[in-house]
Amino acid sequence: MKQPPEISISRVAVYLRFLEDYLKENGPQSTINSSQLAKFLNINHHQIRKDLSYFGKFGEPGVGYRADELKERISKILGLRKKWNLCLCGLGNLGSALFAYKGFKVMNLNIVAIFDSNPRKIGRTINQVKVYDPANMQGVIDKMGVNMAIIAVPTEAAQDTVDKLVRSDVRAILNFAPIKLSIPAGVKLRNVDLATELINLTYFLSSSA
Amino acid sequence: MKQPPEISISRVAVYLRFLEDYLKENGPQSTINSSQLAKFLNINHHQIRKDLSYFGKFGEPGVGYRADELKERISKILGLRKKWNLCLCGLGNLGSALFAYKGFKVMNLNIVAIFDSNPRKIGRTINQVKVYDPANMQGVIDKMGVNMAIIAVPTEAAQDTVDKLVRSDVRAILNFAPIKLSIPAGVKLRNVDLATELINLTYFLSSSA
DNA sequence: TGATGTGAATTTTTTCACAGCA
DNA sequence: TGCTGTGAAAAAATTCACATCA
Repeated sequence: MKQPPEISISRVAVYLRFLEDYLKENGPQSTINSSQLAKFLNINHHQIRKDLSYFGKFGEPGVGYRADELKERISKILGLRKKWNLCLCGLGNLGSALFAYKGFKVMNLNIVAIFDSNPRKIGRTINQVKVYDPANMQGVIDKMGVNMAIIAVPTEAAQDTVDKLVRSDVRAILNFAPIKLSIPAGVKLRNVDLATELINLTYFLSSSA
Repeated sequence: MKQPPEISISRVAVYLRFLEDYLKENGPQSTINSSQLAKFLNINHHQIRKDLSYFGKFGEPGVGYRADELKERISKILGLRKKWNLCLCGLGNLGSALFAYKGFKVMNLNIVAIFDSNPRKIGRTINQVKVYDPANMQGVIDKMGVNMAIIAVPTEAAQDTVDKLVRSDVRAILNFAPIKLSIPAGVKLRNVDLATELINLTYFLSSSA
C-alpha cells in the first residue's frame, strides 16, 4: 500500500460526494459495487478499486461495498470528521462569492476570518465573520485557530499574502490567483485558475474547428 | 510534433498569463529564456520547452524567446484572438460571483446570456446581460451566438442543463457542479470542484499531523 | 459465481541529455 | 558559448488480468 497520488485523493473525494447522494436515495443499508459506481461517475471500475486500495480494504468480494461504511471510512480518511477553520484572504468579487458558497460548510469547512486590505471593509462583520486588516494576520490566525487559507487577492498581492500565511503557520492553502506561488516544504498549496480552465476550452474549439 | 496533452495546454495558458505581466514590466522588445521563465513560474525548464514543442518552434537557440512574439503566438494557438460568447447557467452564489469576476473579459471571454429557472430572476438585466428562462435555451443560444457555457446550477439540475446545452450545439462546457456529467463525443467538458480542492488539503493536514 | 484487491503491463507524463543552431 | 528543440530514459498514472475470498 503506497502513498496515494494526489489525483487519487481528488477522485476519492468525488466518490464520497456521490455516496452521500446515493445513500439518501437508496437507504443506509444499500450496497454498491465498483462497476455501478464507475458507471454513475463515468469512469472505469479498475480505477475506483485502485484508488481505494491506496487507503485500505473496503469491500466484500462477490458483493461490493456497504455504501454507508464506505462513506464513513473515506470521510474519516480525508480528514472530514473534524472541523476545519479557514481564513479567506481577499473580499473582492471572487472572495465574496467563495464566502457565500454553501458547498464548504457541508464538508465541515468553516470560514472564521476574512482579511482584506481595503480600510472600508476592515472591521465589518458579515454573517458573524469579521474582516481583519492583513497586518494583524498572525494574531488573528492564532486566536481563531485557523488551519487553512483561501487566497482570492489580486495577483500582485498573492505572494505577499502566502508569505504572511506561512509565517503565521498556515500549512494548507488554496490559491485562486493565476500565479505559481513559492512555498517552503511542508506547506501544501493547490491552485485553481478559472480563466485557465476556460482556455482549455477555447483551444479545443479553435483546434477542432 | 504530437497532439499536446491537456495538461500542457493548461500550462501554456499559464505561460501566457505570465508573459502579459512580464511584457508590461520589461517592455515590448524584451526576451526571456526557458530557465528564467521556469524560475518565475516555479517549475522546471525542460517542461516549458517540452510544452511549447507540442505547438511549434518559438525561440532562438543561444538567445531565448522574444516575449511579445511568444505571447502573440501562444495567444493565437489557444484561440484567444477571437471573441468568445459564453452563457452562464445558474445565477446563485457561485454564478453571480463568476459573472462579476473580471478575469474572463481580459481573455476575450464574454458572458452574453444568463439562464436561471427562478421566475424572479428571469427577465432581469445585469450589466447589459439578460437573464433568460432555461426553457428558451436553444433559441437564445442561436440568437446570441453562444459557443461556450459555464454550469453553476445545483448538482441535481446539472445533467439536465448539460443535455440542453448539447442539444443547443454548445460544444465546450465548464462545470462547477460536483458531479461527473455525461456528454457525447465531440463535446469538451472541464470540471472545477471547489470543495474537492479543499479536501485535498484536509487530507494533507490529517495525514501529516 | 461474482466482485474485490493488487501485481504486472501499458500508456502517459515528466525529466534528462545532447545534437544543432545563432 | 548558450540556449532551443527533441529523442530517449525515467517516473508516474492508468488499465489490465487474475488470484482470492465470501
